[in-house]
Amino acid sequence: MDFSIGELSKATGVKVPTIRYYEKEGLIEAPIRTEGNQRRYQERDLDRLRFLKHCRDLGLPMEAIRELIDLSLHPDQPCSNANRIAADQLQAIRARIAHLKKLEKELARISASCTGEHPAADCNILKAFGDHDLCLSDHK
Amino acid sequence: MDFSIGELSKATGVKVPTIRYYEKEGLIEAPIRTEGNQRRYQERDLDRLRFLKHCRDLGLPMEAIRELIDLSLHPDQPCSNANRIAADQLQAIRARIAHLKKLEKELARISASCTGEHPAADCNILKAFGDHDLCLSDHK
DNA sequence: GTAATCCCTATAGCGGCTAGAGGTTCAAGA
DNA sequence: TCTTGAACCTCTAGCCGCTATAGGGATTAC
Ligand SMILES: [Zn+2]
Ligand SMILES: [Zn+2]
Ligand SMILES: [Zn+2]
Ligand SMILES: [Zn+2]
Repeated sequence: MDFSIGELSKATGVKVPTIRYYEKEGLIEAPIRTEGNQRRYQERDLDRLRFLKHCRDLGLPMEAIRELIDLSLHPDQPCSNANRIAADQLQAIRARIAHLKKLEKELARISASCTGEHPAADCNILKAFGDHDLCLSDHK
Repeated sequence: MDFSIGELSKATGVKVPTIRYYEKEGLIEAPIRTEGNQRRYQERDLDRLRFLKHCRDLGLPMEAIRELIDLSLHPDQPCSNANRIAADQLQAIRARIAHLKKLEKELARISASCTGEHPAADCNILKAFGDHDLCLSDHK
């Protein structure tokens, strides 16, 4: 019927201290308590936490998740905010990929420039790490 | 001849508080001071900070940079550590790219699933954010 | 001499948790 | 019914790599 925090944790994959942290941050509602002050959750808390977890797994920042939760609590409002949040997140992810690809190129070059078998004084890797002029791109 | 911390900052693109933070962390050496207790840097500090900055721009964690600095201070040691650090970082970057690409796919799908022009109750984006079963991959 | 601009230390905060200390409650087995 | 031991509670501090104050002192250009 109702879950302890540990059961909720197992059901969602969210760690117990993290669940308490989300409660403190107002991202999930404070559940009812037993006489001994332990939390007891209902089905809807499970739904909410799964939603939250999935959003986190998609890389959304807490602030965006907060807005999405607000929106789902007001189902008659237009969904334009959800649309914007998804688009923003997609753009942010693409920007990060682009950046990391630049790093990948440079690091592949640097890593291949030495086999790791001579004194540090002559090491091309150390030289490459120290001198951005040897790089092919700006990588930020 | 010697630089103030602000001049060092301008020359390297590292912000003034960040330079002080690096000093506190032992990543750069504490420079000499004026009679009025202000830091004055030399050419070699500039080199060191540039090295550090470039490593950070390549995404290396501080711990790895610490090892690289140690290594460059012992130029007769073998460079195998530098080699390992570069390879590890390359691998880490590739893993992050792979992960982000999964997110990109899911978010592109989610973002395209709604134009943002109806009530939240019917919004496919909100549904997709709430239900991982609709996803195409595991994205962790 | 004075004003503008730098510089100093120290502390707290960011995001998003995670770990620990020190104590209480619950549930299953004897 | 009692006992154990796992799970729970609150509170605080720590993680990374900075960044942003606050409240002062030093330097420099005019
Ligand atoms: Zn080498
Ligand atoms: Zn570079
Ligand atoms: Zn919609
Ligand atoms: Zn998913």
